[in-house]
Amino acid sequence: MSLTAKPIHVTYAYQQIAEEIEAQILRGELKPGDQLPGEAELGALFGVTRSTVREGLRQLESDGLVHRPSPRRLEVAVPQADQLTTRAGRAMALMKVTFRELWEVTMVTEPLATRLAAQRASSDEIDALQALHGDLVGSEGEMARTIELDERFHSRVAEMGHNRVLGLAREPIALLLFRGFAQIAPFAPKFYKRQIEAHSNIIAALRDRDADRAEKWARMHIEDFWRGAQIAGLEDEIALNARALS
Amino acid sequence: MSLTAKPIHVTYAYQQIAEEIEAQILRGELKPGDQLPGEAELGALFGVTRSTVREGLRQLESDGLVHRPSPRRLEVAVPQADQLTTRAGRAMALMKVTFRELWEVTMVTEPLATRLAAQRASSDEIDALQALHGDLVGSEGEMARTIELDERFHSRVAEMGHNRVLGLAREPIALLLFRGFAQIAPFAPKFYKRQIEAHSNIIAALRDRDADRAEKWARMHIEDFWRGAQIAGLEDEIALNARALS
DNA sequence: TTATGTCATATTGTCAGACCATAACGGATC
DNA sequence: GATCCGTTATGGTCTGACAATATGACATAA
Repeated sequence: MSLTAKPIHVTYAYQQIAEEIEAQILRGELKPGDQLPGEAELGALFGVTRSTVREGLRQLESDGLVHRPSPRRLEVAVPQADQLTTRAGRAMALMKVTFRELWEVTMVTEPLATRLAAQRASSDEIDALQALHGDLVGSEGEMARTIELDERFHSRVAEMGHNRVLGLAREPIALLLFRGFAQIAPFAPKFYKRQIEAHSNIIAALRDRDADRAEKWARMHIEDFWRGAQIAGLEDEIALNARALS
Repeated sequence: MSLTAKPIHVTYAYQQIAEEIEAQILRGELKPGDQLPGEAELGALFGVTRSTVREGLRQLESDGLVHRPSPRRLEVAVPQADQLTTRAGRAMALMKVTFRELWEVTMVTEPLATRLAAQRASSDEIDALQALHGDLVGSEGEMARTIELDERFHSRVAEMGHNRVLGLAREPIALLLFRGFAQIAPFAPKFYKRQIEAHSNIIAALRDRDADRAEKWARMHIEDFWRGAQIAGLEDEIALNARALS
């Protein structure tokens, strides 16, 4: 009756090649920066044609495990954060996640990021953040630029928390969420000013190394965003049409 | 002097194909489930050889934008969560993230997940969780199984929060962190029992729809994990050798 | 009618070999 | 040592081909 079907899965040559190389990378036998042999040689090593090798390589490339600094040079890479961000962002867009989902998570990530930043940021980093904030202040009216700078402000804060896991996790989410600003601004004219104010207070708290206060302001900032979203009626709207991802 | 260098980037034929198809998917012109033409036909459409098409397709495949339910059928897919989990997990492993980084994030994600679950889980879902917990209780001594069940317990709770963004973000992190259990257990014999206790309390809180209590227990549970990690001296250890990722 | 079996066809995975542009390397020159 | 230059080999692309097999149409059996 209950026959446990375990679907057999054929593994094609090009997959095996990709897997084999991947395994060697994960096992540490190939370290980031190492250069791989040419396609012809790889073909000889695995006993397959160059075309087959190439298909495998294409896969590894788009996995971010290898990359080509120049067409002739194929080396092992450590996956770049922005690649993952793109993938995750695309996935969330295609899944049609709602602003509520994004916001709920952001509501914990940004305060955490800000708290960590207060504990760990160097004064140089804080200065740089301040400069960025200056640009943001000067961008009133230019929606696209405002959004970009806001995104960068929050990313920067997260970086200053020196937690790469948090950076990786929050980036795609923040990116999608903060883009909603464009839809909120028309409904909430005062929103821009409150944003500036919140950022200022965050910077001040960072300067004072006051983690609690920094966290609190971050939380209020994100809560504020939500109020804006509510006014604009975005709560259960889909975050954005996937095409908007560059 | 400050000439703004705009690095031209050649785009190869296979990339253009991948990009073009990707764009059509993101633009919604191709919807998940839609079937794509055969390789030969695609080649004709783009004015390019089949080999070239194939390389482009390999990339889209590993991006999760298209997939083959059967070798002959190529259709548009919505990226699967587990694919992203794998990529992110690999990336974090290769970045050599520490337990501290993982824990700091988990410290906010799991309580949130649990709180949301308390608000949104159906009783059926809670029953299923209870069953899973039962298995966990019965797995004492079998380290690998205990870890797997613990991971699944937390994933399940997250699912019950019905927030896909949170699910996506926390999964790879939790996966890496909870594996540390194997390194902790030998140092903290009572740890296993406390884990069981915490899970029980979480389930009870979920049943009562008591979001605060659920969240509190989740937080304590993760804090507890950290104490274990400290005893085992893992705080700034690298989470795990990448090879351990299946 | 529905289910099973048969068969032709089209498509995929893989291979072999070839072409051209150019990146990389080594040597020559300054 | 730095710059120029020519050779070479490698990557991107193409053509053409072959075997295995999934698919769909058709025929037959229950």
